[in-house]
Amino acid sequence: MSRSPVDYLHGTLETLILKTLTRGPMHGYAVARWIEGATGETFPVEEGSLYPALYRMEKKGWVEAEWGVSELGRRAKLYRLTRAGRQQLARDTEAWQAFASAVTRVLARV
Amino acid sequence: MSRSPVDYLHGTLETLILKTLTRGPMHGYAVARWIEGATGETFPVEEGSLYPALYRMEKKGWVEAEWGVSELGRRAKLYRLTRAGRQQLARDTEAWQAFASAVTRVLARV
DNA sequence: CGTTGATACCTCGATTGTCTATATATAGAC
DNA sequence: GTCTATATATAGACAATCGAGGTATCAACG
Repeated sequence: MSRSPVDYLHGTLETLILKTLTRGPMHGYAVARWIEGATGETFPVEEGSLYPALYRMEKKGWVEAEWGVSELGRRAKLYRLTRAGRQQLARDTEAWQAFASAVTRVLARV
Repeated sequence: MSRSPVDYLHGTLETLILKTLTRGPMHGYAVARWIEGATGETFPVEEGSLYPALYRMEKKGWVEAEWGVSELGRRAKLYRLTRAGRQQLARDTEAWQAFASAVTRVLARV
């Protein structure tokens, strides 16, 4: 669906969230910490970006939320990947690879 | 200088422009067409993004502009990379590699 | 016992870059 | 004469991020 750079670019956080949730249902805070860890702190996830992103994704039907309990026994909203979300992840991943490799190729050019 | 995702993301066009100008002085229109060609049309460069980007970069001292003539004999504003622009490109390239490889690595994870 | 820090969610306003659309102007092709 | 490509410029709308603030719970520390 995405055609312009801004779509790849601005969508990166959403794509990483989708990817994170393939590991199983998770609450927002855990998703953020996991992304940061997995990218070696290269991709900090601010809460002011995280929660709006999760709402957008819920509205688009990519994730479903349910109140539950975190690993530490706290009240937490658990997000689960939907079928549509899984399909979106496949499309996003392909689009990202094309975009990133194109940019990388140009920058690597001598 | 860039620390947050939005800096890598929004800076991509500027980085590609810097890279393009290492090939020698060029006018904006040619820069746009070159980026599109070099990325295999993966990265379309709209004029509404291009010219504002060039002005930002001129203001930041990364490029210098001078009115001249295009290859086709038309009036054109020729942009030239400055020393600061070259240094910025080096930083940007490094930052991009770190960012892109981190995202790619996470998405490739099984 | 009070405070700090981590966990966990939420939201507002400002910022910023891109996009679409529009405008101008020239030159060559048909 | 009109269309297409070249070439620059700008205005307004849009969208995602960021920074900063707020709420609440709980464990650890002194």
